Amino acid sequence: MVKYSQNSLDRTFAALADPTRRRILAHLARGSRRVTHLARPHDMSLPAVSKHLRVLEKAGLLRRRRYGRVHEMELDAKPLKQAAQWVEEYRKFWEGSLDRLAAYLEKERKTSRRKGRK
Amino acid sequence: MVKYSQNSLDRTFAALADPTRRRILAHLARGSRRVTHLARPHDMSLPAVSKHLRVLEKAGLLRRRRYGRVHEMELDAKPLKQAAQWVEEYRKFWEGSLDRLAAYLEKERKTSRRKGRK
DNA sequence: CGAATATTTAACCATCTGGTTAAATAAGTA
DNA sequence: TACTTATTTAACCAGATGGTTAAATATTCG
Repeated sequence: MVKYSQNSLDRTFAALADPTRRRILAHLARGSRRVTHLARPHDMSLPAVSKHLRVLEKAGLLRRRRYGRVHEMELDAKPLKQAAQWVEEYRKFWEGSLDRLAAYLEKERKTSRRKGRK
Repeated sequence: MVKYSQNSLDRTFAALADPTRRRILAHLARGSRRVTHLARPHDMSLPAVSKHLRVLEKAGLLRRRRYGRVHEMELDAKPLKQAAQWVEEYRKFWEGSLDRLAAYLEKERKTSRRKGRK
């Protein structure tokens, strides 16, 4: 089962799928930077947070610099741009303009086939 | 290790993290609907596609209706709205206005501490 | 130097994921 | 009824994920 998650969009969305990581990003956006600070509000061990940080780093969502023993994280939201663009392609669908078309097709299908169940 | 992925945002992002599923959504947006049709372009077994469809369904990204033996899928992009909103919160960061602040803080830190290594 | 602090690495574990093949279920068709 | 078509379910598997604790690695401080 080879699976590298080559695609950067894969990694971005996967990184965002975890609530802890989304919270970490939110903290980063507000300026929190050191691992210990980022870890504090999360009810889990430091190594667990460290792993999350690596996932975010690999996804390109944060950059890390070492200053002595302290690692300082910096949010890098650039990968989110691509994600936003991908999602935006579906805007017209959730905005409802196509719901009407869907409803129409739906009705059409029902009347032409007469076989629906439950 | 309990982990239900309760949060709908979790499920949405997780669903989007797989390229096969993103491709399925793209096909759905263009009107393809039956399982067999959706499966055709993907180099994998029908059960595999069936599983992907279930993931999308659980994430609320598609609705399914049965007409006889045929299952017809319909894109439902509504969950993407929430995802888009989440991502948009970070727009100002990738737009660069905060890159300058980050650069400033960065420089400041360097000059005050004088300890950076590689 | 020795102790304390910041963080990662290692080893381990349970569950999830994404695929497979084989069989089951359901419905249309000859 | 028997065959074919559409799709799911079941059982299985390898590798990824998200957590743990214990130990290692750096760095700072007294």
